[in-house]
Amino acid sequence: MPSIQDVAQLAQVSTATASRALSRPDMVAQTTRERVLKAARQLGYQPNVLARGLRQGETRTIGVIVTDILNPFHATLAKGIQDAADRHGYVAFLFNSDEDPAKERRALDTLRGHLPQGLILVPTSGAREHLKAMPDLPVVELDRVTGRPDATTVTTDNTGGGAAATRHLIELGHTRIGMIVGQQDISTATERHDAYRAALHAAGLTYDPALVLPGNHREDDGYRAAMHLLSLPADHRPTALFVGNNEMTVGAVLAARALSLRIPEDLSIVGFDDSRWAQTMTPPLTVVAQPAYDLGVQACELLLRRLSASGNRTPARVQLPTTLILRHSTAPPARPRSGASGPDPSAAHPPVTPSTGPPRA
Amino acid sequence: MPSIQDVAQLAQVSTATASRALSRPDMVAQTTRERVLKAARQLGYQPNVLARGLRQGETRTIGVIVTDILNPFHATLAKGIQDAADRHGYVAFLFNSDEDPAKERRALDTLRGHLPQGLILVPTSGAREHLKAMPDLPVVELDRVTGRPDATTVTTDNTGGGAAATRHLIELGHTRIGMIVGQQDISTATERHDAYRAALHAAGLTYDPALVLPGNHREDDGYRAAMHLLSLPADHRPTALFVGNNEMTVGAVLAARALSLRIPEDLSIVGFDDSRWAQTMTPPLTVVAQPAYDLGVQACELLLRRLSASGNRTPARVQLPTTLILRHSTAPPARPRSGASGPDPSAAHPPVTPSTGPPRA
DNA sequence: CTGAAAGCGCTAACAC
DNA sequence: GTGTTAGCGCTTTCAG
Repeated sequence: MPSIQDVAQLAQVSTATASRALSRPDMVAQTTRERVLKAARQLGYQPNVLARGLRQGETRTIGVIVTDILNPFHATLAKGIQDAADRHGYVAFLFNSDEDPAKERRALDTLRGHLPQGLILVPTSGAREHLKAMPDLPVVELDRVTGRPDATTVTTDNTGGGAAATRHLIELGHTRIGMIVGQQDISTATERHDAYRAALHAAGLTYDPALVLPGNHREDDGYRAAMHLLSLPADHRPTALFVGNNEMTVGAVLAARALSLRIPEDLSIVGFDDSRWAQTMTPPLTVVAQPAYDLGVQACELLLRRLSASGNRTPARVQLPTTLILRHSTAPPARPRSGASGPDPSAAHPPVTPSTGPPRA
Repeated sequence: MPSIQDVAQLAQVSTATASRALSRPDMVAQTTRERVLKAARQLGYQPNVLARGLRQGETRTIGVIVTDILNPFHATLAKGIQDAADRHGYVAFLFNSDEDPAKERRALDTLRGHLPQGLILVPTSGAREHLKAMPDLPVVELDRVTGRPDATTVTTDNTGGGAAATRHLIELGHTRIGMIVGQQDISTATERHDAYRAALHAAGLTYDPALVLPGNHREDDGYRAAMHLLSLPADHRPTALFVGNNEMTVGAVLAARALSLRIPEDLSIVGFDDSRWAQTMTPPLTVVAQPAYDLGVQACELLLRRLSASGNRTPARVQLPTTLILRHSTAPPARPRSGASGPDPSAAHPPVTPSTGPPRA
């Protein structure tokens, strides 16, 4: 790799001038500037960011930790962040915590050694503790929230989304609405759960803890929880399910299939977070959609604004709206006549908004 | 951030000793070592990798460029790489080219400034040219291949996979088998295409260029191509489709649905690359599966082996097998009686291997 | 076994 | 406008 020395030598100037020509073009005479740029091009010069970062204390680098890069929601967050960072000349280092606080801890330590100028974090339950060790690092909490008092956060309206999903099911006539909910030490899970409970109460329905099962955000957690709920005796079994994240929703659908329950005739399902899978499964799934890409972009923009000295007074909390997208996985409950759970011909499709046209771009 | 100076001072030693105590424990007396380690722990010392990398010329960093992080196949490659790198104490910097040679070029330049010790690249068509500019960087080409003579590559057996898929359709009795194929400047696309053609010839069927349409690996390319092929007059329309990658397969399935063609009664489909979507769609999709995670791991292991001086003579090309997974998207063609494409009761499910049990772990 | 000192590539004072 | 020089944090000779 050619160094700036090589460039300077070829251009017959000092390294200082070469450096200025490349980074502060207006501090150098037109002709020398051109000579330096030509030399740089000729050598394929690429500044060594290690040296530059070491010297300036500015790496133009941000760290990103998501909990599961294989989850399309997180992959989309990451893409939004990287695209935004790129537009501003920053590079984003992406790490995975796999929902594991210990891995998150290690990722943070590794990251720290690379002197990122800021961090965008989808926190695990351990994050609050971990972040104490790095009090000077500007952090944006994304999607979930640690509860640190002065945190900068970019989230979605989980409360509104949870309420909309639950109300939708209530309006269809469901009274036994089960919920599969994420870990209760994760903010999104509790918010969605609380909204569900509040919506039930508001409608005069009782909240039945037996119909609420936790899972650790993975597909098989959803599968197991749904299996349990759907195996309850017919007069206890929920006629509708609100599932607290996208991966668990897949599991819940597969469980319903394994039990030969038809969706929506025998069971209505509303998922959280939209995805191609939700759009194209049979039947297309009613979901609470989140603007994942935009969440990533906003988190990055917000972080970079905070990094620039000028933007000292930037908003501390951004919240993006959710949208309930009605498709075909919800319907009024089958009227239980004999107490058996057979199909009920009176079950009808709910009104739907358009949703499964030609593929997205 | 505390520096090694701070540690040295607290431990009452020189920075040299502190450095040795941390990186070469056996070069330092037991007691001093303990003193240094304690000081380091106490201060939360984290080595500055910029300074270290600058000094040693070794960053313990590798670059990774995939073409589409939102594609689960690529996300899985990336995860395999990162997990493997992590096990060896390396960190992987992940970039996206979005199938765009210009973006790939920029990613390479950015990466180069970070002095990665090696690169794992899913190349675009521009890669061969781009890599000329960095002849000293050890590169592993992953999934696809640039065709550079001495390249180190980790790929799957596209030829075997393409042949198996095509033969499967032929054995079911299909004679008009369409193919939606990737860009012909991408090695995986040409290999799969060649295998398809060879399998047709081997079975005495003629290769009909009108039944082969290219796409740029995205869902909507598959949609458009399938729309075109499936809108051909009934006696020209293919009764089966072999689709050359996972995203385009989604598009093809949606096109079939849009045209109200039943799968597999009216149309058999075999996709390339397995995914949760393929497993859980209706009907479950017959696919040529690739070991994506393992591809990533192998690429990383291979690269790191090449980096260690000892492993000078490591294999240059690794190829992993593909597996044809029979599910329910293929069946014998409907016997064309009146020339109309109505359903044929003689269409039957093919024998299948187990495929859609409870969710994966 | 430990310390002093040089130097990785770069930029920012500070001179001229 | 340009050159000289120091120093970012670290590791590694080279002495002792």
